[in-house]
Amino acid sequence: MKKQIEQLVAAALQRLTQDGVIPPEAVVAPKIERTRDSRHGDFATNIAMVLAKPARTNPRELAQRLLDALPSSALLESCAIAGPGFINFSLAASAYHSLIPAILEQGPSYGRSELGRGRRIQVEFVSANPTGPLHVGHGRGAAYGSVVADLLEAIGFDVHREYYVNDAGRQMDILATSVWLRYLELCDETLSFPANGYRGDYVWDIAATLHRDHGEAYKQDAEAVFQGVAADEPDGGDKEAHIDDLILRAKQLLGDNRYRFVFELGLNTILDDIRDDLGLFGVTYDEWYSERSLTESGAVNRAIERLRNSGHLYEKEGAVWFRSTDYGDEKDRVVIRDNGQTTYFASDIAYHMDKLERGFDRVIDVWGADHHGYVPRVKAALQALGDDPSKLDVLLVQFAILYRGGEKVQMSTRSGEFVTLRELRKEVGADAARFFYVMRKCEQHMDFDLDLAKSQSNDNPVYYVQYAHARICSVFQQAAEQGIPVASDPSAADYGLLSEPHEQSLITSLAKYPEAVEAAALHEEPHQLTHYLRELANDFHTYYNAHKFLIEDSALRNARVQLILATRQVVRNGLNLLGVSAPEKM
RNA sequence: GCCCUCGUAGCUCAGCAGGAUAGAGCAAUCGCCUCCUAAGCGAUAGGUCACAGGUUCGACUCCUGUCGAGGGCGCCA
Repeated sequence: MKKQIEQLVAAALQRLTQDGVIPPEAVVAPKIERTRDSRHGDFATNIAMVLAKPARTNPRELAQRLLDALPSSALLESCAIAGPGFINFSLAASAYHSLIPAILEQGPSYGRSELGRGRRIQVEFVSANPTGPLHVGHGRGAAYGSVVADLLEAIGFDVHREYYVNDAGRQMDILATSVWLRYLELCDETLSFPANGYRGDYVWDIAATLHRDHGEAYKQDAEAVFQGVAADEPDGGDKEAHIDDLILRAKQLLGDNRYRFVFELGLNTILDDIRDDLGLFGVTYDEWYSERSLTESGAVNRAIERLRNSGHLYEKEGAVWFRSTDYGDEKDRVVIRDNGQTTYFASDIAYHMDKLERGFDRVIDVWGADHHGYVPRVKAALQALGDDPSKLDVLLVQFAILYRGGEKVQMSTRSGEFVTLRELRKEVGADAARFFYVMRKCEQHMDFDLDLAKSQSNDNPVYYVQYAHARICSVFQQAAEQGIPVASDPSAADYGLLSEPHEQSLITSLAKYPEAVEAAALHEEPHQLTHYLRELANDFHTYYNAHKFLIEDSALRNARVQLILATRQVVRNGLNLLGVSAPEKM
């Protein structure tokens, strides 16, 4: 509908340009907006105020000339000039009436569009290190990323969902060593667990698997393991040096193959857990992209060579640095350490280079807000590689703070005392968790009220929307039980009978759905969809309370029944995009 | 110290990316079930949009500064 009005106004603008009223260079695409107040009609444009100055006239006069030049259309009931120079459009009733059968005919595809057709977007999200189970912080990124991906797909983009697996690097070595030390303890060795090791119960579980399946094949004397290792923090030493030495000892004592085995066991166990966890949360990927594969395929070296050949690298203090300050970063960054190992950043350069080489038109990274300092250096790298950094959009997701009983839930990764996504799912359910996560703008710090998410009451916005769906289903249940005939042909009903204000505002809300989906997708703002759904549900609940649908008058009944069927379809489509179920009964 | 995000009703948040009289939900008060699910609906009350400047026909929205909250500033990942 909006599109059609845009075309009408554009045609009027073209005529005025030809007539010399508006200088051609001043013409911009007219912006048509929904009015906030229904007294201003359905749509409005501020184009006359925007163009008044270049046209050397006043806004209201220009608005009048635009109206005179506007092609006639069956869509419009009336047009009027208002306020400082707005042009308000009121739609003809028939424009809305044809919407109901259109929605029912399109079904699940109502609201989808072809806007992004032919363009490929990659969305990378979560990508948590596989060193432990996902916690509630990752949950927000998971819900947000998956809904953004679904939204972009809904408006026609070819979307590729990806999880970057950090299966290389020091953190993974710390995990492997932690598992091995716990395993030694299961072999009745006595040792003091490193301050910087991973302490969660899941580490014990992996160690127990190793012990159960392989007995003492990986056992070493604990005293020998700790021989010559730098002191740990509690003993007045450096915890980093301590754990690094332990990793070294693990590699020496176990040898390459056995160390590798422990490493892989830890990695695969946790990755399986993450995959399973996300799956139950309604999050799936097209690809799990291994960091290690970047080294193995030579992509890391290739990226470094490209930077070196284009003169963006230099050596200092035994390390190789990337001059990211040339592209606005605060300081230069190391890509190869003095020990010859490439840094995580080097992998990330290669990964983003690879993303663009794979031919995506746009690449979206969803990161935790704590990584925001990382954005300039990645963009700098793309620019230095001669790629277009504007193809990369980094969306930062703020942390969620959990509240239970009005109290902040304390979390600490170190001690292993954090709330996992799995626990959250079990406590509040996947539907409520997803809805709550995307209810807020992603850059907004979020207070996640566990009690509210759990509560089966009118306070809970998830149930509010789902209840609208269940209520409609219930009406049809009633109709069947009472033997009330329900017409099955949407095009046969007389929608002119839907003259109640409640009906008109409900139909208007249904018409807004495609606009809500498009806006939410283009701005990567799922919360726009949750707000829309809440409003739609409100319109329905109000209507439900004011009027009965299963009435004697069969003509009016049929029209109303089609209207709430269309409403059910839109609620279902919207919830589906959010990855939230649409229950038939509650 | 430098950088990023945020600051709107008692609380949690929107505000259609510069537009018309700043809106919801919760909490508060008052109403509505012999009637398709009351997990619902209606009404009342609640605001110096943190503060101060600036940009223009117009600013909650853009710019600068101040104050406040959170986060980031490793040859960690």
